[in-house]
Amino acid sequence: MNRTTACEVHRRLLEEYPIVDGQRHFLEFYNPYETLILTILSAQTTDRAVNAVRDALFARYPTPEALARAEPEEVEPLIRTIGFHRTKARHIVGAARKVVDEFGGEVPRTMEELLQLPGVGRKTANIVLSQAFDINVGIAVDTHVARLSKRLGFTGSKNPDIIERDLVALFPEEVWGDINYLLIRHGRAVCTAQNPKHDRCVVADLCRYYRELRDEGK
DNA sequence: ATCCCGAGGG
DNA sequence: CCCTCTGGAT
Repeated sequence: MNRTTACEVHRRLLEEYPIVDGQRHFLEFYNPYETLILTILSAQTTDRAVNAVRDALFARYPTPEALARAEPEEVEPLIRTIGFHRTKARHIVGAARKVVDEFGGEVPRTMEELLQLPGVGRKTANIVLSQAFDINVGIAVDTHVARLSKRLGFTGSKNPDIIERDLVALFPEEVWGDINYLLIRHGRAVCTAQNPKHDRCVVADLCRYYRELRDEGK
């Protein structure tokens, strides 16, 4: 895929899923603290499951200071339904404590600092930087981004590191955050893993996967 | 059965 | 490199 076509994909998806007030939030994030916690919780889980526990969690722990004072054992039952709840309870409490103790109660704004927080790896850090601060140091390749990148023809690889390299080379830096958001958004709604909805896809005519399906007479 | 915005530890 | 952590939706 060339840059011109990639740019057209970006334009059409942006029209389909408008970004209001610069908010690329498909979970209903409100601030850096909530973005950090919800992104940690989102690992290997659906946004629906995370949204289901969001209100109760932040009603009880509205700030990093409140969560830092909690014990993981008392946070666990609040997030029981999202999976990996024992590990994640430890992670978010540990992250809150580190934010309070070492970063003055503010969620850090650099990759290096974010990676020091428990439960935060490169993907989570990328997403927090992009969504909370509009700082785009790379492109977080989750399963949605990987699937759409392969189908549309942004990349030929299924290795996340190579996919990120291809995407970073294909798109100008100022739209990296957009691309992250838009591919995930489109992947959830239309370009699903099973039974993708080609008839509702605004980039079907640019899609390598769709073209191959038609060439095979399907 | 498979998948979901992975990270940490061996 | 591997394995474990975990529940809900489809």
